Amino acid sequence: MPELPEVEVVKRSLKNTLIKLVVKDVKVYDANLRYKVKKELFKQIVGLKILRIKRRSKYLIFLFDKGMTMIAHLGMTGKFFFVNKEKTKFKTSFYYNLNSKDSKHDRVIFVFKNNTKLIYNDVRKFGFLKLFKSNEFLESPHIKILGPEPLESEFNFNYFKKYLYGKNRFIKDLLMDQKFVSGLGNIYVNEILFKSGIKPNKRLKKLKDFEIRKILINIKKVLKKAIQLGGSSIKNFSSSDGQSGNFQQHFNVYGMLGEKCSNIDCTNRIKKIVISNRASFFCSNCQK
DNA sequence: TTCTTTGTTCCGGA
DNA sequence: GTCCGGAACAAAGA
Repeated sequence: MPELPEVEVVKRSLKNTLIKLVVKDVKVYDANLRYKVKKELFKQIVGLKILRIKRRSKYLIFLFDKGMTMIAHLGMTGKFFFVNKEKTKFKTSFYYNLNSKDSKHDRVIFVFKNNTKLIYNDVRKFGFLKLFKSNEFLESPHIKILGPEPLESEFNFNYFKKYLYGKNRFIKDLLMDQKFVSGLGNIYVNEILFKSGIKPNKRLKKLKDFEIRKILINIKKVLKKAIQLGGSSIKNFSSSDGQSGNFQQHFNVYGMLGEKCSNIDCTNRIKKIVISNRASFFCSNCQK
């Protein structure tokens, strides 16, 4: 599932290919994404040039001429494909093998003046594309409520400590709360807590300062590593049919119910509990 | 048919 | 009012 690192990787990959391209047409094959994709509205970007592509949390932000802005959220299964002049399809995220079945889920296609294309493909349609004028996107609830970026320096011990005051939630809930820190999802939070040796259902009031520091360090470490890995996997991923460059994702705990704990000196097996309706995997021996 | 998946939002209880 | 967490929702595949 696309969390911050995946979206960052997609952004880097799109940036190089899309900057300066001028939109010739927007084809809406299925308007029923999370929010309705209104064809008339999207016609407004025809003739506009893509100036910049940014990321905020798990959102991709496309900045066009004349202040038009498009926010994209990939939901669970959203992905972008770029089709170049040679009609080779490039995948911009490494989650799924690209095969002929994929085009069934092409929802919106942006055609550019030089006849290259950007395809938004989404199997489960939980993602969305939204258009804004000028800087209105900053005021949209999606962006406005977001807490600091986890890799920025403002997300630090003092911020963390201050935020905890008067709260006693589970640590896992806090880390997934986008108002506290933006961009973390279920998978990475599971991994971060495993690396930090803290159980997901630990109460905030029981967190020691050294544990907060450990969590902070591991958030930054895990995200950076994931971005690096994603980056390197994208480089290999240039085939048009997904035959090469398959990147096998490796998790220490996520989805590892019943497997042996990956810490060498531990013989425990990974458990699964549900917190706030989310699957939480952990080792009861290594995480306290 | 039912269960699972996720991010987000809503709502009721404390 | 605030905090907390369960439930609902979106869609589709197994």
